[in-house]
Amino acid sequence: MTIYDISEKAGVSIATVSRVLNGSSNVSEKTKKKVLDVIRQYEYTPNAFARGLGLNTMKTIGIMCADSSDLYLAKAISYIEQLLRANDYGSILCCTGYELETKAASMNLLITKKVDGIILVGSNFIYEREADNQYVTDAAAQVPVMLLNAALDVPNVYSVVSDDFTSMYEATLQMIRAGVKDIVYFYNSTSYSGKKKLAGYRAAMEEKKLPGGSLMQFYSGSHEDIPAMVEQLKKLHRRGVSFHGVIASDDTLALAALKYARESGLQVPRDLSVLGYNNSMLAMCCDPELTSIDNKLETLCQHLTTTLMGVLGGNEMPKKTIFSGEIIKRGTTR
Amino acid sequence: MTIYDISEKAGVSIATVSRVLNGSSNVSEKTKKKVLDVIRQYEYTPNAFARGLGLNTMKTIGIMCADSSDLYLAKAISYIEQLLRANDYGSILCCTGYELETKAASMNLLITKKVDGIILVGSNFIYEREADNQYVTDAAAQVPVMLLNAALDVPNVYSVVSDDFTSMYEATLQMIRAGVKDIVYFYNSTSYSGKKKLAGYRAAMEEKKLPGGSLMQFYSGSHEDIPAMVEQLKKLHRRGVSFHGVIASDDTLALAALKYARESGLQVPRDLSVLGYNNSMLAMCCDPELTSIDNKLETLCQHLTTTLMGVLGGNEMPKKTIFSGEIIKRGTTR
DNA sequence: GTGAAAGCGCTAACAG
DNA sequence: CTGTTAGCGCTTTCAC
Repeated sequence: MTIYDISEKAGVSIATVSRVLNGSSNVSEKTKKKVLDVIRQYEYTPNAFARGLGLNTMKTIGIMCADSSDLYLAKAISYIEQLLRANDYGSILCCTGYELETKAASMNLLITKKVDGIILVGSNFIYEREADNQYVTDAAAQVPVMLLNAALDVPNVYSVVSDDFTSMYEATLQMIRAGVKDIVYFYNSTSYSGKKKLAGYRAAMEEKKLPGGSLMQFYSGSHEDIPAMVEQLKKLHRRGVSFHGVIASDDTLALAALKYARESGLQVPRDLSVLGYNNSMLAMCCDPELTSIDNKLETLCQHLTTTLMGVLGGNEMPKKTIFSGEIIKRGTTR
Repeated sequence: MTIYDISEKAGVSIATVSRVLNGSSNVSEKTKKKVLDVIRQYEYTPNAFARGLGLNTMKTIGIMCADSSDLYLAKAISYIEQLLRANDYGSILCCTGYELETKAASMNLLITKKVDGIILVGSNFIYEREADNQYVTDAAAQVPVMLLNAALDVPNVYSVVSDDFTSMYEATLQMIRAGVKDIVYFYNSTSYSGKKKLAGYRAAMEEKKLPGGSLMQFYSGSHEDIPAMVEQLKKLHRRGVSFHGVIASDDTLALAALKYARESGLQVPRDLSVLGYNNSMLAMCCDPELTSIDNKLETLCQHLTTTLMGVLGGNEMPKKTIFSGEIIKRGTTR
């Protein structure tokens, strides 16, 4: 069933059918109804490929994320996909893994598929070295690129971020003020937002003239391997480093700290204070429940989508938007 | 840059360019190289829409899931997307929510977008009432439909499931044999696999002549609201129902049971045995670690993808495949 | 081996 | 208001 069939059965030209299909105004009510009736009768839907060829768009956005099974990224994808669909855009998903090479390859793939825009979900897409971000700049030469939780100042790239520096700074300060000594910073990412968080922690520690050094613990294992995270804290303890607080760069690491405490017979928060990040569902599944930083993911996603729609609509849009986070106090901190 | 430009610069016809692009055999090495050189020089990539129009496919699969931020579904999506991409297929994601109406709408949307196949991730897409599955049957009239963790016996629908009945049956039996009295079944889904699991529990209980009744606890709240789940167990206890075991239909519910135990001063597994389902990352994040049933998600996804590729390749493929689960013993059961 | 030409199904400019 | 027609960029017969 093509537009020709419909036009024939309705006794009009294909142009008219096309007009009613696209809601063009210049069609009389009568012919419109006639055409619509035929369309409904035969359950006709226009061929998306032909349409795409003519309009040079199929109204789809490419969504890239390192790993869609990561709790936080998955949530973001879920929000974004729904928002896009509400705006009549489809989503092509690409789980890229964490290597630069595969990220760049996925990017090219999406451009090949002629998406209207690309959303990079998660801060791990932006690297420290300028050259490593070239793939983003290149892509932005073709289609608008949106960054969630990362920023890059090049043309046609739009960034929506949470103010991770300030959140972490405030949280660290708060823990210091509560009298917690020797606060470990436990992190697993040196991405854009990873660096911001670390910087927030360091700024607070330095402000209070507290030593950093071995208190900054970088975990490089699998994002899901909690026992390995626990082991790293145990090893730290065995090395003679004493600590009474753990500020983690995400909830999973914080959960590991909690588990470390339990296995070591430490009371939380009496002997060990623990702070998470993301305020994910994980924060509620432990006991005591996890104090965590809410970085307003839904708000970020909403803003990101709105901005993208604006850009696609040819409007001038803000290149970078920053939202504040919020510390959600629960049972793992004093 | 179009195929015409390339053909011109290479001094051949567009047909020849098309041939080398599609790896057709009937091209001399010499012209092939000549064309390839020009293509590389200008970084030409064929227009996907035009290609789609000509071939009537853009090599994309629609992936539907109720909620891509669900831990289990997210994992499945991640596996599937990567497997599809390895097979040169792209993925259009659709988070449908849990209502029949929105599921059917998403299905139509995907068909409109002319995907080559549709994968329904999660058992919640198949309903008890025959009529409620009509949307699947309808879709299958257009493109092959793959079911992950659900089954439906209609043409062009292929099912890949874990043997949830047996897994749950064995696990329940095992707990009974361990001497645990009054085992609650804590579940939140009456979907295809939800029913299988429940049936497994009931079969084991009946076999041992144990009462069911109020021990079967259906939780109908949000999938992420652990406090609400805990509250339901507390309420059950307050109602005077005593229980010493909880078999949960997923790890989140099991975690809630664990939390209930802690808040009630119960020792696990001494006073309360807990069994989860899915063997997700959640199983490792608590203390003691959760005994859980591994339903071999990765294997299921692999098989599902292979089957889909086979179907798309025009081969005869098994309509339904069943894999066995495995009980992963950890610290929450004796 | 290679080229010419007929679609694929739709949109949009143009003419009436 | 409606119809005619020229593309959009590619694949694929069918000749040569």
